[in-house]
Amino acid sequence: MTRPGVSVTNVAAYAGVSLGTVSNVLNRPERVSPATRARVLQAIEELGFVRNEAARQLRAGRSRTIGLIVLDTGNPFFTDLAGGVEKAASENGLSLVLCNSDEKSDREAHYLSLLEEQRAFGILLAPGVELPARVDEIRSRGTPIVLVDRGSSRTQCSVSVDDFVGGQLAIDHLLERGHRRIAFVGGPLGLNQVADRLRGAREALQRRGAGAEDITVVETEALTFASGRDAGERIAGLSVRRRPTAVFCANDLLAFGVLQVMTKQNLAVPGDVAIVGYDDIDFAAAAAVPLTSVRQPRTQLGQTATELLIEEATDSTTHKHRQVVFSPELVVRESSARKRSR
Amino acid sequence: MTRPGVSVTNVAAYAGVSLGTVSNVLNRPERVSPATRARVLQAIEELGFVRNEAARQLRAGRSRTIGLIVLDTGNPFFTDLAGGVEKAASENGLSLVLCNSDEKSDREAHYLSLLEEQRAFGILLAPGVELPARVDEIRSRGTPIVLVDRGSSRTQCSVSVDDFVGGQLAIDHLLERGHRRIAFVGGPLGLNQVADRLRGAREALQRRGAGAEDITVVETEALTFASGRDAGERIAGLSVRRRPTAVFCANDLLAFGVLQVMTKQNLAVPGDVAIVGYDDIDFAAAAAVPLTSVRQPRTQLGQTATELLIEEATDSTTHKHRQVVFSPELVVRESSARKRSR
DNA sequence: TGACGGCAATGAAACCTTTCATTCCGTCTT
DNA sequence: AAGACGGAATGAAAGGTTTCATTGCCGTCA
Repeated sequence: MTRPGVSVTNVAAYAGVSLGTVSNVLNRPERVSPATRARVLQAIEELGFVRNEAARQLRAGRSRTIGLIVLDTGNPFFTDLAGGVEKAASENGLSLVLCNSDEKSDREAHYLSLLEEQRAFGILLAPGVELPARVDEIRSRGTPIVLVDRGSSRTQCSVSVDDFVGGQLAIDHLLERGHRRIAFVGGPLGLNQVADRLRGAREALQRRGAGAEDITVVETEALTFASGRDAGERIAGLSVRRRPTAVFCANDLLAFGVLQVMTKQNLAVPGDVAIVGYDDIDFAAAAAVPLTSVRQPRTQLGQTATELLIEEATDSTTHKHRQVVFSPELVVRESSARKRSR
Repeated sequence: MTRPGVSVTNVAAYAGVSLGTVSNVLNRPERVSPATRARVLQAIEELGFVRNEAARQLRAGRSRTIGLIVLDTGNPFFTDLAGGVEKAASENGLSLVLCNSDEKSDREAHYLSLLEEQRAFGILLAPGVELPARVDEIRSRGTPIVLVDRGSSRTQCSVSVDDFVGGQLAIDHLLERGHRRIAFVGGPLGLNQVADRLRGAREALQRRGAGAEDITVVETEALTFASGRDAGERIAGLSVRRRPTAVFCANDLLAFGVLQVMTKQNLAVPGDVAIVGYDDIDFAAAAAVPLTSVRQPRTQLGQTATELLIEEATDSTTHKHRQVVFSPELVVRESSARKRSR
């Protein structure tokens, strides 16, 4: 058990070969005669040699790790997305580092720097409220970046789901079920995903024309369970006249929060308040009242993003930036069951 | 934007100073005169210099990154635990790499190698079924390892929650509520956490003495939502005579799966079948039927583990291995509400 | 027997940063 | 005015791996 780093040099000396040969055993074993190879392997074993990745990387100029920066590791949407990334990455011999920006731009910036300094193979970024200008700088210095869960202009690759359509789907559904006083729960509104879903919602309302009030927006601090409860409190606190008959939440975690408060306050879902969520995470079907939700192809999102990233990293010269947009899909469950007419 | 790595050497040349000075600006700015410092900083800015972490690491012999290997990134228990780790880590200027072993020992081994090759600052390991022998080797070569969510002998640090007690809590509660035919859902049984919870459950039953049948064990492939559904199907398929009146699940995800199937099959929870989960993840309170669960101090688990790891990494000579064991706590909700006597 | 080809093995150079002993230079002391 | 002092800057060395041009060797062929 040798403590201070056993290096190729030590292995070489121990096996009685040159260090170049050791390297060959490690990287192109077929070029080394079986006898020598065996000797070297045994030396490696006996000395407990462990490759130094830092040195390899230094030499190679690039690491074999993809960085994925997400808004919230606690949100199943992102862990499922990460699953897709990991799958595609490991198929290509790459590893994944998962970074949690917690919707905070300073943390996002921190991780961007960290990943660039580590010469990451590439970065997958689910940006927060603002897309940092540094993204372009970083890319121009040679670290490819693909945006996930957010569309972009032609100047970069991105993979997203059409949030505008998603918002429309949700509201069309609620209108069709007879709701006229609808609230939107989500935030921060600066977040593209949130803003687009709200735009889609408004569009659907307007297209419908008269009969429906403008949507009431309940802005939240984040897209979390806790924020959902806060929003739920606010909604439950309204007088019956002003209380919406349906709530469209910008994601499922919020919806769960709202749902929990409604139940606690003895408001029936969907009887008193219908709820539609967004993402259709696995738990949606298992919620107190199974949740109607707008489904996004999470795993595929991650996989596609990774493929684009690899493409960009591999042939940076011929590579053409692409913007992939998936379509969301409405999954109807009990939380928005038809209103009894009264 | 300079493509091929701008190095300290380039910065030094551009600023008209020696490379040692650039390094000083970067690491001990107070030792450099303000004028020179400004000049160097400007050079860095203009050239778009980015530190090469690999080279720093190579020099330092150690990285500033902690690796956390968990069984399932999709399980909120582990993401909450990761949150605690990240908090403690960032307070100490360390970063976190989150690795998902997916309960597979080959993936676990892969990440162990990867982290050792990267000369990680330390490794936090939530081991799968078997604790790999390599753990000791890796530690002896200088990479500290702390076990999380699993106790250990005196030869290493570990942070865990008393699963035996947790199992007892759950079963005592169900017995007290009048249940006599109880099933245990969990697996793989080789997993320490699962085995200990089951042992605790059995112990509680035996202590109770006559009147209660032995527990029925429904083994699952993993501690996931999907596995829970499988188990639920099996339980729902039993004849009324043989069907348990209560199910104790080795974690909340399983419980959700079971719950979903029960509901779908028109079995009332807790009327026909009571359910107790484990972990008390946030969703537990929001489930179809709010879930009774055994709470674990997840965040604190992560924080404490990180502190032990840092301690071990910092003074490896005087460091004494410690085994921290937290106590679980039962949180009673509707899913185990009192049985109506009939 | 001499030349050649091919396989194996070699080892210097490069990757980039940090450290630290050393040099330089201007100022203060006596 | 000479010497001592201290702050600032220097640059060589080290850290471990990979690459690749080169050397060494042996067998084969003419």
